[in-house]
Amino acid sequence: MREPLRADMFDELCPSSLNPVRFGDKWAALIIRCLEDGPRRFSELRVPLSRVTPKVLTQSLRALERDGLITRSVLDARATLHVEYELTALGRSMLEPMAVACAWVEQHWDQLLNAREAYDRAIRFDHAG
Amino acid sequence: MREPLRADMFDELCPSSLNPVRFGDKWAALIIRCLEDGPRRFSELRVPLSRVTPKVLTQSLRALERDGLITRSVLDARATLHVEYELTALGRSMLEPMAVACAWVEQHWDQLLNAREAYDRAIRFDHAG
DNA sequence: CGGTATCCACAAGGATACTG
DNA sequence: CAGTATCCTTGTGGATACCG
Repeated sequence: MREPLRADMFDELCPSSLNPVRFGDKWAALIIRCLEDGPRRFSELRVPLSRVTPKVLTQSLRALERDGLITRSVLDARATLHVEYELTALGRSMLEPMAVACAWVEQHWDQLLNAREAYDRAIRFDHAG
Repeated sequence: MREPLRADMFDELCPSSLNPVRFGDKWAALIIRCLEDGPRRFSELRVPLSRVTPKVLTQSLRALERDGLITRSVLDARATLHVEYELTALGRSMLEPMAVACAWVEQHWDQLLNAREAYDRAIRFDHAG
C-alpha cells in the first residue's frame, strides 16, 4: 500500500511558496510531486491539494496531460468511477530539473527572504522619510 | 565594448515560449539572460525586450531587485541620468538551475509540442464524433 | 534618460452548486 | 467518484500619455 500524501509543502505558508521558479501553472509542480511515488486518484490528489478547487485541479491536470507529462486512465468503469493519473516518462524526466531548481531555492531561500525584507524595509524607510 | 543584445529568443514565436518552466514573472528569465554578460542600462534592456512596456519592465526589475537577484545603480547623476542593472552573486547563481531547465526544455520540446498537438487533435476528434 | 500615472483587457484562479 | 457549470474576483500584464 502506498503512503498517503504529506501536506507540508502544500501549506501556503511553506517557505517554498517563496520560490521564484515556477513549473507550469500555479499547481503543476505540486501535482507532479504528488505523482512522484506512483499513480494517484483524483480524490487522493484533493487531500494534499485541499486549497485547490476541483475545477482548477482538473484544469491543471488537463494542462499536464496535454503536455504529455501525465496520463489519465479510467479503470474499472463498471463499478464506481475510478480514474488514475500517472507521470509519463516525459513527466518523470522533469523531476530532475525540478529537483535542481528546488535545491537552489532551498539553498538560497534565506538569502531571498533577507533580500525581500531588506528591500521592503528600505522602501518603507524611503516613504517615511 | 560589450556586445549588443540579441533578440532571437525574445521573439514570441521562439520555441522556448513553449517552456512550462518559468522563473519569476513573465519576463524575469529573459531579463536575467540579458544581464548574463554584464551590467545593462534600462534603455539597453528595452531593445531586446521591445515587447515589454516600460511599466512592466520596471515592475519586473523591481521584483528581481527585491529578491536580491539584481542590483540597481545610479551612476554619474550630474550629467544625464544613467542607471545600470547588474546580476548579484545570488542572481548569477540562478543561471545554473535556469540552464538545467532550459536544457530540459530544449531536449524535450519536440516531445512537448507533439504531445500538445496530439492532445488537441484528440479533443477535436472527441467533439467532432 | 529612466522612469510614473492612469486606465484597461484578459487570463487565471476561486466559490458554490450541481451531475453522469 | 470524478468531475462540470456558472458566476465572480483578482492579478498580471499592456496601452498610452506624461514627468523630473
